[in-house]
Parts: sequence; C-alpha cells; structure tokens
Amino acid sequence: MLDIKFIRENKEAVKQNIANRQMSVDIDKLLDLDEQRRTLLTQIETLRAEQNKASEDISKEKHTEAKESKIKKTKEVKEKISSSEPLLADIEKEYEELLRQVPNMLQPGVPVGKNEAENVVLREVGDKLILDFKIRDYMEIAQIHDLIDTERGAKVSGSRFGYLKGAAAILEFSLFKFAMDFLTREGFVPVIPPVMIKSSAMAAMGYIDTEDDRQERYFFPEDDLYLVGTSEQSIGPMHADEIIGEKDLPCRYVSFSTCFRREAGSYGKDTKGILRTHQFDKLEMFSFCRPEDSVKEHKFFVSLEEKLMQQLELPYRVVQLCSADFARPSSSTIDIETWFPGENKYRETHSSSNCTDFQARRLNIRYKNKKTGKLEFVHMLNGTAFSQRPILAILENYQKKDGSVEIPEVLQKLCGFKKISRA
RNA sequence: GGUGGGAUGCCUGAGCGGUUUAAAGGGCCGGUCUUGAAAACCGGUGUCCCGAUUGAUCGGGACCGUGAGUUCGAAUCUCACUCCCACCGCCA
Repeated sequence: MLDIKFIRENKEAVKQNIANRQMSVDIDKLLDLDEQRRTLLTQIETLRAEQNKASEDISKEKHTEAKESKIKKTKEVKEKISSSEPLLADIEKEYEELLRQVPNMLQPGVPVGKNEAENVVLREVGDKLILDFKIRDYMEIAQIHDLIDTERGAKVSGSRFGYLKGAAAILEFSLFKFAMDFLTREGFVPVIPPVMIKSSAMAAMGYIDTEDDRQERYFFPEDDLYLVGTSEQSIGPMHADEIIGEKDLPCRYVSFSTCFRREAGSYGKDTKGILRTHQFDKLEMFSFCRPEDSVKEHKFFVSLEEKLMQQLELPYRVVQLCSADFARPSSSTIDIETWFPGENKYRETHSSSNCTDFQARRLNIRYKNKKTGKLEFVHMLNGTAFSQRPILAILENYQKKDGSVEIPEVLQKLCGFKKISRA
C-alpha cells in the first residue's frame, strides 16, 4: 500500500507509474473519495468534541432539572453523529479498496515495457554444455531412473502434481541443506514457518487485493486460512505491529516451506512434467532493512543467488524484469533464469524483489530512526535461494551419454553418492 | 473437543459508569550532586488520524485484546469473536 499523502502530492507520477505497469486504477476517484472522507471526518470530530464538552458539563451539574435539559440537548448532537457515521464508513470502505489496488512505485532504472518480451538481460554466466549426443529433457532422464511420477500424481491429486522419488528426493534435501548452510554463514536465521496464514496476513502482504490475486490462492473459508504461495507470505507478517531496533537491521531469514499455487492463469503452459505444479518446496531469503539500505540489500540478494548458482556450476542469466512483468508489492524484481539444455531455453528459477515499504505500511512494521528520532517503516525484500526447479536443471545439465547424471561436486557429500545411474 | 481463569502503557499491576489529563512501583531518557560511578532527589516517558502554522509548535479526535450494543457519558455494563494460561480428552 502506498501512503495516501504521497499519492496526493504526486498524483501525476502515481498515474504514470500505474500506466507503466500496465495496470488500471482510478486515481482521480481515489483522491475524490479521500477528499470526501476527510471533510466528513472533520465534521464528525467537531461534533464529537462538542459532545465530549457537554458530557463533562453534565457531570458537574447538580440540579436535576437542569441536568435533564442538558442531557436532552446532548442527545441531539449524538443523533447527528450517528447519522453521519454510516456514510463515512461507506466512503472509507470504497476508498480503502481502491487504495489497496495502487501498485508500488517503480524503482528508478526499472525498464518500462509492455510485457515480458521487454525484460532486460543483465548478464549471462557459465558455459552451456556442448554435448555430442542427443540431449534428453529432465522427464526423459527421470524416466530412466524413476525419479518423477506425474501419472500417479494425477491419479491421487489431479493434474500438476507429482511424486519426487529416489535420488531426486535426496537431491532436494541436499540442495536445501547446502543453501541453508551457506546462508546461515551469511547471517540469515533459518526458519520453518507455517504454510497456512490468516486472511488478514495475506491481505497485508498485498496478495489478495484483486479478484485475479484471490483466484491464485488456495483458501479454507471455514478457518479463514490461506495456503502460502511462497514463505515470503508467512515471514513478512511475523513482525507485524512490531518496532524493530535499528541495531537489529538488517534482519534476515532463510525460510523453508512448501508453496501452493492454483496456477489459475497458466492453463496449457508447461503441462508436462513438474516445472509448474500446484505444490513445490522452496527455500526463500527474506530481509527487513532500513529504507536507505534496500537497494543495496536487493543487490546483495542477487549476488547470493549467483554465488549459489556458481557453486552448482549451472549456466544462468540475470534478468531485470520490465515494469509490466512483476507483482504489485514490488518496486523492482530481478530473476535468475537457468539454462535447460533439454528445452534449449532459459527458465526462471529465482526471483528477487524489493518491496520497499509497500508491505511494511500495512503490516505496521517500523524501526526507530536514531537520527530523526521518528518511527519509520522498514523496507522488506524477498528472494529465492533455491526451489525444486534447479533439481530439474541439474538433471539436464549434468546428464551423460548413457543417461546417467553426475551430482554437482558441492552436493556429492550431502547426497551420499556422486552419480545417478541405472542400478 | 470439554471445563475454568485471564487480556490495561516498555514491564509488573490497580481501576469495575462521570475529580482517569489511566494509580503505584519498576525500567528507560534528561538534570542536580560527584574526580568518575552508584545512591538520593527533581523532571520527562506512547501510537495513529484530521486540521492550522508547516520549524523542534498548537487545536481536535481515536486507542485499556477485536467487533457490535446500552448510555448525555464506558477501561468499567451487555453480547459475539480472537488469543493466552491451567486442567481433562485426543494426538505426530
């Protein structure tokens, strides 16, 4: 959520920002509602001041008759207040609904574009394998070693579910353990969070503000609980309504969770395999930091992601997403796409966003600025350490002519084997 | 799931219709004293919203778990909900 004062003072910039993000929110209407709201609020508060004074006066009045007449008069003021209140409530409801839909301001330097085709590749790192045999995709390799079972996944749970088995299951634990250790050394606090969160928490994180948002989430109405799409949604609200000490910033977490997504808008996309499923595991980095540090922190996150990728020796490229291609809470998002030789394509495996104070404002997470002595909202960032997708990338990039798969060196010890080959 | 108790400021804790601008103690910050520290003493100690001057200011409103209600007036009374604690039941 943006600060309404900011919107009032930067009307044109906010409008341009919405246009750049290929969204539509009626800012003129929002400001009109804001105006109405403030006028009415002032009226009601003036009446309430009058009422408070009158009540005090009544408490001092000794004569019964005089008291009665004063009470009668005060009743009239009360009526006036209670007739205006529902109107204010209506205006506020509409106002808030609209305000919530305004996306975060873009960070300077974010390329303006109409769709993902206008994303900007910042750099490519690592050598793509040159293989002298017919390259298999990860599903073909999985079939050889019985690593992924989507047929039974469909039987038990429906489409876009799968079983990760055997060496692939071991590989997942090893991958996460490897990244967890690496990030713990960097000062991240390891967390295993709840994967079900209250609707208030989900709303504050900015992921159910529009109908499209809500369609993407799994929701249990009887319990008023949402399944998280990423543990970011569970870690952010952890410090809601708290004041974090400036000395404790940046406050960094590395969090493991299963993620649940309905994939509502992706019918027909990646239907084969488990690149896009309703349920997957992910290790996520999260940071609460001082506003002046968030740009630096964002770069730090990307640098950590790259270090992890380089240790796995997977070829990848770093992509700065253009204005139209990332979520409302983010001010800038940088993805890492890993090379999948079986598809002859880069595929998104990591995503890192600087959400500035957009989520902190609604979650009410602040810190005391020593210099100004004032309470200010923290900035919040999230980024992928690893998800399950890199496992698939390992299968494709480390495949051998005979169909076996070498294990990246850094994972060999953790896995307990160096190669996946036919038993 | 059942029964009982509870939720008040940074913390402990009093208040159970109008001298509450929320007692008292502790903590914290500032000051006096001191070579320095401690002790003692004095003063201060929230957040959010609206408006005016827009400087560190002033006026008004809201906030005692959350939401409704009763009343001229609610921390205080009524109802619902949430959470916490204890015991019982069940359980990885």
